[in-house]
Amino acid sequence: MNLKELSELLGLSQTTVSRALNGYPEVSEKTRKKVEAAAKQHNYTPNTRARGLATGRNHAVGHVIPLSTEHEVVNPVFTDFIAGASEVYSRENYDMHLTVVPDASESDAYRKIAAKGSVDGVIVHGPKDDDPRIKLLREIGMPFVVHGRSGSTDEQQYSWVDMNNTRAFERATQFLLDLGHRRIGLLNGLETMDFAAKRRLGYRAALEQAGVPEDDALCYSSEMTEEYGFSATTKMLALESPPTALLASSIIVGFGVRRALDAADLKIGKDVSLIIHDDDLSYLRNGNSEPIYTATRSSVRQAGRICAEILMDMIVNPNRPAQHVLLDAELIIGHTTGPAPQG
Amino acid sequence: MNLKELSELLGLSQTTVSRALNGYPEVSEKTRKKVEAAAKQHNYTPNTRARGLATGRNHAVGHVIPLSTEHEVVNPVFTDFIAGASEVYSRENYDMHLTVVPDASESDAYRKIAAKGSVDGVIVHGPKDDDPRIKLLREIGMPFVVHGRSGSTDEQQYSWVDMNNTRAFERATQFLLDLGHRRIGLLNGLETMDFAAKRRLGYRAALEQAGVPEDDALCYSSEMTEEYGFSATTKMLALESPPTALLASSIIVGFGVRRALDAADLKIGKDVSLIIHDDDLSYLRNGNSEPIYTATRSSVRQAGRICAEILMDMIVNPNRPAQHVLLDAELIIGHTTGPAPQG
DNA sequence: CCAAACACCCAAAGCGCTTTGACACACCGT
DNA sequence: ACGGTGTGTCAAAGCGCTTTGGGTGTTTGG
Repeated sequence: MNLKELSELLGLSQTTVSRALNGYPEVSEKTRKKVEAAAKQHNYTPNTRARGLATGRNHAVGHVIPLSTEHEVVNPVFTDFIAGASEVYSRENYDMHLTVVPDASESDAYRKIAAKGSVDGVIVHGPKDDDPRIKLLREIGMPFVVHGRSGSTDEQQYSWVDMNNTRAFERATQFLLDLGHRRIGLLNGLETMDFAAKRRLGYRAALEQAGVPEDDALCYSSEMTEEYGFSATTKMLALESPPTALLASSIIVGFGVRRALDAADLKIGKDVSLIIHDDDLSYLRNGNSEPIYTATRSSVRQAGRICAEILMDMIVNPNRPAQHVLLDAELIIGHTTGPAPQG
Repeated sequence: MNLKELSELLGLSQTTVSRALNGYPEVSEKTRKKVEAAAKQHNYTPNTRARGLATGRNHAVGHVIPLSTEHEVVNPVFTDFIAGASEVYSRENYDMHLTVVPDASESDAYRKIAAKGSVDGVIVHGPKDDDPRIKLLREIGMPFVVHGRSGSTDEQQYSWVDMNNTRAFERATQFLLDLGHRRIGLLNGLETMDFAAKRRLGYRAALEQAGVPEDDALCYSSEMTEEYGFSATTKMLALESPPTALLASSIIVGFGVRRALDAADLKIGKDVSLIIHDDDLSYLRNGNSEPIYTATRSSVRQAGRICAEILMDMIVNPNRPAQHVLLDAELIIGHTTGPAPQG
């Protein structure tokens, strides 16, 4: 069923039917009702392509998700981010396009997306320090919002939604220091990523403030897998003076830490304390009523919602100034932290 | 840069430029080269909407991913499935559209997608027994392939890519029986889902063949979260005669099992054996060189690739008969299984 | 009672592309 | 010299929609 058929069926012109459906005031309530009823009955929905061509607007946004070429890994936070974003897209009747690209060629990917002209805006995932994509997108003039920030790039120049990574890891480290821990291991994400770099900064700041020297043997940086949590922990436990506390960048890494402690017959929360960062993923909840792991928590799904909302707004309202949202993580106390063992 | 501008720039007609770019034989090699060079130089890519309108083909496929309304959960296997599918989409220059819908309204979602006409085919995720969507899609005449199968619906009638869930869980159960286990707990996924129903069947078949009665107190079915693994295991351990082995439907559930055993001071692989199903997710690898958990393994990423390939084929080649791929899971031996403890 | 105002509705143009049907031009053999 | 055969190119139609710029009838104010 297309517009022409529907209008013939109603004995009206295409113009009138289109206007009725799009809420223009020039059409009487009576005909509008009639048209809407017929549209529903015949399951008419305007053809996206045609509408896009005519209006120049697509009612669609793109997500470009980077696939780590090195590790062939795609971050599980995307599912929840996307679930959050989808909520607002479906409310606003927008479509979502997904492109997975090996990060090397990402700039090209954006350029191509722009040229194809099938989306009204994009969300940028996984920004690095001084990320070229944000320059590129501004150049092209495509609305975009970044999930996270891009280190040295001027933050006022683009819209972003980020979690306060520095603050979160500073607080977590401080918390461990307050419990008497002095040897605190960091199982960070890839520090080429902005979020991980910022977490490192927070960790460092807290140590410095407490006058505890940073020890490279306690600082790891990698793709955040379970295996990584296991192997990094195992290595640290083998040190002459092993850590009494660990800071892990995700719950999955935390699972690996648990397994390593388990294997070493160390009791978590007693022999070794652990704080994770908890993205509050639906499939990887950190406990239901009561938290399992002590954690810095910030919902990535919520971030997805906010990103999408800002993007929608930018599309409708192109010359509004850039918007910035900095979400604060909460520190929640679970069963994996305790005072530093005496020794 | 659009076709008109490019053709004017070259002093050629739009027809010729279009034909040159689309590989038609009516244009000389010399002009083709010239046109292609200019297109590259000016970063010209045909506008998707316009091309779609003109050809009736979109070079796009849709994924409708169900969001469990009850649990507000979206399955992490999607990231890897999508990563796999994307490989073939980007190779074939197809776009991918994503729609997340609460499962209640899913039928509507498909109908709407069809009416909007922006994709050439769809992939159906998370089929249930006698799933109405497959009837609907056949009715509409939209090419589709199902990831999984839909129980009682005639399997010849539609294309699908599935893992042999029954066989996998039958083998796993058998393996545990062979090790002497008689009390084997099952931590299944939601048995309204076809994959989980089939796994239950396999479990049952193996028990039956060994003459071991099935015990409802050892069979759980739920959304596959870590918390579920923990709580179900904890409950089972409190039984008068607790299980000596467990079968968990995903690695995440397995993490929860580990935590519960840990809390009960039971050694995994010694006091209690565990086999998981391993979807071989990139972020949740079951060990690198050596498997951690004993598992039935089948790569969901590979399934994504195959689904996408079949769908592409169906789009190009609409009246080829339905295709079916049944992937066999391999049973890999890790460190979480051992002989049943005497007692 | 007439002009102005209003409420509804319509025909046609245009979005950027592909594709049909035709045309111009060379080149060949006879 | 002339029809025939390719080869390379083009103008124009059409995909399904929105939107511009009228048009027609019906009220209303002076």
